[in-house]
Amino acid sequence: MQELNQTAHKLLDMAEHFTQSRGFNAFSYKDLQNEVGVKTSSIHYYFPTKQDLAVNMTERYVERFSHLLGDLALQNDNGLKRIEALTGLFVSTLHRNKFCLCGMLTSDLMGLPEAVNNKLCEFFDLNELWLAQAVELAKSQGQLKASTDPERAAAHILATLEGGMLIARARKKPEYLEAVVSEALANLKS
Amino acid sequence: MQELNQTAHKLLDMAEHFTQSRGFNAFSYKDLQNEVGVKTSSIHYYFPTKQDLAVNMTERYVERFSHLLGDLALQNDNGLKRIEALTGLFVSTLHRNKFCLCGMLTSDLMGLPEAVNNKLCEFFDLNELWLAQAVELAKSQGQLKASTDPERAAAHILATLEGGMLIARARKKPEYLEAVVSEALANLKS
DNA sequence: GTCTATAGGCAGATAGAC
DNA sequence: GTCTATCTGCCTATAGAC
Repeated sequence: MQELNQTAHKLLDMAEHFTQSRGFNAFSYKDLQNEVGVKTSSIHYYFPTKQDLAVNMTERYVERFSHLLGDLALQNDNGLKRIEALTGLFVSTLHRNKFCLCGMLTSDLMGLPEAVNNKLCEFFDLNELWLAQAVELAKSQGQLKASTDPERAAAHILATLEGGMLIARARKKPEYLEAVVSEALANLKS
Repeated sequence: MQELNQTAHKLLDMAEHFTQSRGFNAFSYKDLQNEVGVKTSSIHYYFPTKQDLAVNMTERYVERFSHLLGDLALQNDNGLKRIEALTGLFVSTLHRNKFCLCGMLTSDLMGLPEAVNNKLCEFFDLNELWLAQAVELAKSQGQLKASTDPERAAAHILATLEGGMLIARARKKPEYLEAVVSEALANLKS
């Protein structure tokens, strides 16, 4: 990740916003110009092609998300609460009519450079690892069955989160995500 | 759903293919022309706007999928096997480098008419209902815990399917979907 | 770094002949 | 129904002044 100045960050902020709400193929440099107030030619100065924009946006997002996961872990020494905190984050995204950036980009995978694909995998790996640690913790605290396999459970929870989010967004019912995750966790509880 | 002639069906077939592999915003009428061999102006004769194409494509897909679910139920009088059959269908889609059409369209939701959104909801409802019946059957056959709530379990399995599919596609690992669904089911087993 | 100006292409869409 | 021809506008991207 290079150092980016304030304008570049503003552009990436807006690109993220558009991607999470409409999809990466559904906004243009002109849309960014209109919202950020920087001419399209200047945007090309920072991100020569839209693919460069995609790569930089995804890199920054995953890095940010990684820090956020670290913070969430520090703030919750209770295993189950950690998972609920992550769920809450996804629910609040839905309330803003948005979807997971990496989930969204998965749709446009075929038209994006491999660097983006690699970052998406990194994102999912990151979340799985974090969830596995949370499950491990919850197990040690007697909240989840002793027979729970942390890696498998983590993969399962992450899939539930992404899928629940997708369906909840189509239905415009953020609560659906909460319900579906709580059902997944209920089956793991001791 | 109107009656469509053979050309219209071929166009929708190709539109489905493009949508499931690249996304709805990542192909044009020209792409359809190149693949189907019908000029773009003729495509506009069948589907005056691309939004009309989206509506017709989604309608036909959901109707087809509904029949397919009916067939799957008829072919499997074993509850768990039914769910595994549906999972197998999703896995085979992944092997063709495609994603669930309705999952894909959820990304482009904001740029599509409400008729499409309604059809997507219909699709998810349909699957949930079908899964709830399969869970009910599996329960009655002693395969799943007697305490299982069919509706909640169905919602949870569907979310796992969609999310698992999304992540498996990013990772190019169709097996991941199988693993994650089998983990979800394992926790429901008696 | 940011701008004006503009290239070159492709998008979705229409008119009208056959 | 399918075609040729064409419109209009937007898209990504570049050149070059300030």
